[in-house]
Amino acid sequence: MDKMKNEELAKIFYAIADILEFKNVQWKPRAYRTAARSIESLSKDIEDIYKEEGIKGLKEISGVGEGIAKKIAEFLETGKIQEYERLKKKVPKHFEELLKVPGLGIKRAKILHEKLHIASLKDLEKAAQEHKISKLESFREKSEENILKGISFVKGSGGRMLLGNALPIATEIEERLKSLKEVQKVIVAGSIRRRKETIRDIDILVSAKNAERVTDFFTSMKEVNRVLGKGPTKSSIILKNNLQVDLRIIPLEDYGAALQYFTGSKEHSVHLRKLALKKHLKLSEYGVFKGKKKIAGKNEEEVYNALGLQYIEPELREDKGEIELASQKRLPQLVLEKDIKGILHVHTSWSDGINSIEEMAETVKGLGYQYVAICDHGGNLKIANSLDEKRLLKQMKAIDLVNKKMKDFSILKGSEVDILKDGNLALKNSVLKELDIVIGSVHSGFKSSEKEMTKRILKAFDNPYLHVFGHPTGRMIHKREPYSVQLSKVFEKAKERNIALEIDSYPDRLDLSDANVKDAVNKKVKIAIGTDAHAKEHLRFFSLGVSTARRGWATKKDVINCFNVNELKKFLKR
DNA sequence: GCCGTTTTCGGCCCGACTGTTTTCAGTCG
Repeated sequence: MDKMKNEELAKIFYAIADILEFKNVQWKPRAYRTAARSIESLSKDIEDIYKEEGIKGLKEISGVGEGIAKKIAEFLETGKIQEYERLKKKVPKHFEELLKVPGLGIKRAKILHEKLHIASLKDLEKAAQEHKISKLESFREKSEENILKGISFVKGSGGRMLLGNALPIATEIEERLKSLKEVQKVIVAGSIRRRKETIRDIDILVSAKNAERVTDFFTSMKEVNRVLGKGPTKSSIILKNNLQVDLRIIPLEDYGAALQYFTGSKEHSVHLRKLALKKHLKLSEYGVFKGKKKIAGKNEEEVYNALGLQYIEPELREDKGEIELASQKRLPQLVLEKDIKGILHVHTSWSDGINSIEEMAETVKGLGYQYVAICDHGGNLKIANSLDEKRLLKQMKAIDLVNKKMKDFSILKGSEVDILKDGNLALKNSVLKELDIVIGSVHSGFKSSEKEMTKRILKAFDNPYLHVFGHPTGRMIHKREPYSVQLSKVFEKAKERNIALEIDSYPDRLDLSDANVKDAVNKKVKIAIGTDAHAKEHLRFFSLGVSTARRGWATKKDVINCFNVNELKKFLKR
């Protein structure tokens, strides 16, 4: 939970930007958003910067000047920003809910508020259902339809949090509990242990000599907003960020059975229990029992073995066929983080990233990898500061220079080039062929028909220099539905053309998704795990991509990152 | 509100897409 203040401040500045835009203030919203973005991707705790270097240090953050620096200081000193408190009163209380509806921005939300007094998602839904919105100027049936779709989409996220956001919090609490001398064992169970892309709450299992001390510690952590319950075996809290955390105290001798039970999934556990009954056994969170005799429970291996099964990795426990395979001892050997030799799809300050080529390369090397592929945006996406042919050639020379300096490490020259609406790539082949790795991605025209989108992508696959198809469905979790595309055709052609499909590891992308990966791997399509890192700190997202690969049953041989640099270059050579 | 080898004042990535319009505004990235 370090750098929590960075996040809080970024959120406040984004909110200030929205309010100012609501009030038709020019330019300031942009300034606040720039600052917010830069605070978000700061590698240091902003509190430390302020403590060590004061206002002057804050002003060195790009996008932060006199005014915003003072507001940061005010927040760190008092916990509040007066200006923000004042501004908040100028907009309807739940206004920010409206902005979460895709396609609804500040201007149109404002019209809805002024004309129909809509101030919350609930009001909005009601007005749309009663067809009041389509009667407004500049809104028609289509807008109303889209708003209703948007509302159900927002609701669909139903309080679930991204794994990438929850994981650091869970790990932090786990570490704190581990440091208590009474604690013998701690593990985060539940959907986090299964590495599901979104999670509802955090489940932590603990064995301890003194349960009360642990429970007291847990319920009085500084981030706790509310204690829902506190007992000898179970306590529940709600953190200030609204995330629920459950702590369960488990006897050491039942640990495996409890861990199995609290890891789930529910479907997996139900299937296991049925299987146990068939073998005249009983499985519960206290162990595997034959009559009254406990025959397993201390660890998970024991539990699975007692049921006649191979140990099943948490990422597979969704009742998607893993139990059947485990009974035949035929489970796949899932790819491990240590199998990964290099990192793909990294952005730098040449396009829309924060860090230089050298900084990214040094960081990746420091993490123990053999290579990194620099893939800045290539083409016409002006917002992303895309590289055209000329700048890309320049960047390639810059990479050569850094490469010469690095020992036992390679920087691959790459690009994340736009796949244009007509299926062509946005950069000339004469330049693409000079690159080591070319990722093609769709960044526009998300609403095309399935037929058009599929045609567009398949056409791109004909380009002889394309190696990887980036974030193949374009979905953003809780923000944007995947575009319509016939994935089976995409997989088929990817296999035929030997194009790898990406798992974009960014927390709200994880695209391909676990289920899509499973389909792709089934069809023997290669997988490329990319970070899509736009800053050094984003490199940690890579492990989310690996988990997604594991949840998609991918093995070492399915993932091109498991090639060493020479094997990879050979694969990429056409 | 921020920023500066075009500027300490006057700019502020801008094009594609959508739904609405008949020449455009809002949204998105």
